[in-house]
Amino acid sequence: MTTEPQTAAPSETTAGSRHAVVVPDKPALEGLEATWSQRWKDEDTYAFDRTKTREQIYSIDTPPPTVSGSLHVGHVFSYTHTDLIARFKRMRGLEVFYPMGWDDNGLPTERRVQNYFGVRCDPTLPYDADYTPPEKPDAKKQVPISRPNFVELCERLVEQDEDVFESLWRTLGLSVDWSQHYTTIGPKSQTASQRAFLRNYARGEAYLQESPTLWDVTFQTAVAQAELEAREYAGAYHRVAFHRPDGVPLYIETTRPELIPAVVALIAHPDDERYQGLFGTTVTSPVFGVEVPVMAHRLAEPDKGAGIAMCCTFGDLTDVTWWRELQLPVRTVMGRDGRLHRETPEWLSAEPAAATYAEMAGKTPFSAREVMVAALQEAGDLDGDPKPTQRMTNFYEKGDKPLEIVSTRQWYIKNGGRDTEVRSEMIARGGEIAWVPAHMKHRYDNWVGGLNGDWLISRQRFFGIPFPVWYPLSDEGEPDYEHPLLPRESDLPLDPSTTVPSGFSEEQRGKPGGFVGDPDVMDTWATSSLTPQIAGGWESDQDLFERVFPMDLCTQAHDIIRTWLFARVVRAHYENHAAPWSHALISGFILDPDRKKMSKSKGNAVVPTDVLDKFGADAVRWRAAMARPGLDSPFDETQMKVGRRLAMKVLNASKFVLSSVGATTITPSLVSEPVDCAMLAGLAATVTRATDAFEDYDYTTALEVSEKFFWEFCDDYLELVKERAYGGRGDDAAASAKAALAVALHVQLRLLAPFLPYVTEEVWSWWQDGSIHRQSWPGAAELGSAAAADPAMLSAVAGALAGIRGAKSNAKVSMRTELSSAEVRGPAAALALAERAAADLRATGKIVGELTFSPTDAHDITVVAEIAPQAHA
RNA sequence: GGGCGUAUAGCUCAGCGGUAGAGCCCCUCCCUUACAAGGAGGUGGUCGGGGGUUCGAUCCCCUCUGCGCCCACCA
Repeated sequence: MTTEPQTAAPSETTAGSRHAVVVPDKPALEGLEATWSQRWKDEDTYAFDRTKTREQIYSIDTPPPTVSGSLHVGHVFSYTHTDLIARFKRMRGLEVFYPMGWDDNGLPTERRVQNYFGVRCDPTLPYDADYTPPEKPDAKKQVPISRPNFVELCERLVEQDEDVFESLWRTLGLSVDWSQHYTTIGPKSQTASQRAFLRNYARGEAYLQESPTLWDVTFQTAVAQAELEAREYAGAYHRVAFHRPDGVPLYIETTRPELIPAVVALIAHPDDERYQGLFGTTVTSPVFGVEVPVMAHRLAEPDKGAGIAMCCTFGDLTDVTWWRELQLPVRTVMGRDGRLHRETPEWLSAEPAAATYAEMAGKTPFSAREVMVAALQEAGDLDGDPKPTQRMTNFYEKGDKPLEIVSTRQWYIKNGGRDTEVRSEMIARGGEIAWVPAHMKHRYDNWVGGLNGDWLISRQRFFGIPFPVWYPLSDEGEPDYEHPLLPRESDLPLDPSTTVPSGFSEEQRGKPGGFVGDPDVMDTWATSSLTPQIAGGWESDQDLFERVFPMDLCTQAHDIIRTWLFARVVRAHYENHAAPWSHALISGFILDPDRKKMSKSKGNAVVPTDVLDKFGADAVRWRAAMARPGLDSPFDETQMKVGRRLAMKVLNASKFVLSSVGATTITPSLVSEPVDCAMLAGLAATVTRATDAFEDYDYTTALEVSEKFFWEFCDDYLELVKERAYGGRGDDAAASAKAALAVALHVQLRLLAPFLPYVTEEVWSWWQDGSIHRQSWPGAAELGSAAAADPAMLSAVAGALAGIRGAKSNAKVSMRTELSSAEVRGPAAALALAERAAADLRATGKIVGELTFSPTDAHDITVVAEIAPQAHA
């Protein structure tokens, strides 16, 4: 083994191994993503071995991103968090089941297709096999096309989008097994969704019901509670007189006077003194003269408005409660298109009501309100001017008009919203999950506890998974919703609009005595609620399913606890009688520098490809790892530079270590010098701390301790042993240093591998066989007996070294300036440790004269040094 | 209004019963053959306010205030 300093040229040795050490001249970060992501793909580095048993497997349920949307760095960070755990668990010896899905089903895709191709779906049109979309899409004049044509375009576009997404995830270095991938519109998902639905129905967990439903008038579909968003909305209070039989006016206040034609009662609190005498009597509505009862209900709030409310069918969810509990009639005037019914309702058929209604018919709420206000003023039933107000109103999260409440027939899955027993079962399932951070469970409990209805899963849309259901038609042609016709599970997936129920023929479709397919599709969440089952091969690959389910980990951000997380608990509870995973790791948000949530619509989103190109995947991953679970974190580009510097440092320090070591063998037994032992002892403590933190899903601490050690290793230890490793103090001392360097690098690369998969793989390839990502996670035991030393020695020596550097820095001289003398002062115990490395300190500090150690009462180590006179030359 | 979180250096965050820490920023110095997209050294804080427990509180308890998120809030 040579003791001569290595040249800067690539060094090679075959000592002790088949693998030569080949260090590039100028290591660089550029190109590592392309090189290694391709290699991982070619070599199936992250392939899942399905022969392993459940105990040997670690399975992960990760959110299928909406491919028709756009990703920002927040998504990238959250997916990186999952990958950190995946890589750690894999190195810990577990076989990691880490599939990726794409959410391509549903409204976001429809909207993207409409804009991208300039088309819209008209289900009444026939299929055109030769259809080609317009060359120049015009978003304002969308071409109507048939539902099958529309679905074809959706499928075409999501395929493109999915390639882009996969490429991004590969660049980011996610260690996904891509052979396990799924899409939420794909046949596997269709089958699972339809099968699970049929079973829910068979067990009574899914049901069809006609009832008042939150309705988006733009998309003309029902919306679930979980998709609501309350927003500020401008309105005005109108003080309106109803009329008592004795002619005395009874004033109510309303922000929706256009719903006066739909009034069914006036309601006040049962204890409200002002209205005691009126309960049980009737009043007539202004303008229309419809007689309605005055009733009492606890939900009426005496200090709100006039203290007595107008109950319409339906203005808000309280109206629905009143209507249900007080058994009021239905007087609907609002249509599904968000306009008042064009036909005059029968309860308004008498004049003068009919004439006023005729003016409102077919109008939007806004226009109808103007008509109504004018009519009220004319009748003298509007007291004063409307008073403007800002109120919170429910919107569909993707919509821009307030939701209306429309009575429609919809499919529901029981989720505890109407049943306290089911609710407590769901809460109990939540309690079976280990939440990281623990307080995220409160959000779950809070949401489940506040449910006010079952889960509405049907949508009146086109690109989604159909309900596998037909309804028999009576002799009058009316569907019998009570007795749906169901397929066999073996016939799934199917579309009831193109397939025929058993015992019927296609000619009977839509005919009296025949059948009709359910026209609706399932909401996306009704499919993504089954991702553990879809990815895990439920009922399609039972052998796989038993090896991966229930899963070990679910990762996601906190905004979808109420939707995705809860929905999966509901499904697994019914279908598998289990929580779908044992752990839930919840990421925070990445905020913009003003601490506002990053989102495309706000225009403050940072595009991930930009930062990946600029800083490299390792740097972006480093930054992601610095965001602890559950904590929101403001995005600051300058922080990426720190990660990039670390990645670069790994390359350069490794290059230096390997060119010194020149061998591939790991022999801790050769480590004998005290400072080398102390360094390994410090590393052993670091390994233990990083491992413990990672096991607790605290990847940030795992990174921090490893990174801190690495920088000290570079700044202090490498500098300290540089001369000795080159042979400055003889072969044995050099051998100790080289062995310690090799061991330390071997361990540290693996500690950093989950965070910096590219540079660690690159360095690994310089001197070791195989992928670092298939190596075992380091343990303190592999550092040998040398690591039993006192790690305090290294910090004492580092303190002395810092003192020497400080002296030179204060004297404003170069670090390689020679010192004619140096006196190290400080606590006796620390000096005793530092003194054991006197020779290394002397070499590193270029101390040509006397080096002395003088114990003092001070807490810190300081150095008084004298610059050698000739050094200035 | 309910719930949860958070408040530490200009910024981003650790620490959480025993004399305040890191990185970034800033200042000074050094082109030392691993690294100038470097390296070394340094400046900088009565740990949100007020009470309490304790020999001792940034840390525990109470309370107030600010900020963030979720939920509720359409009369």
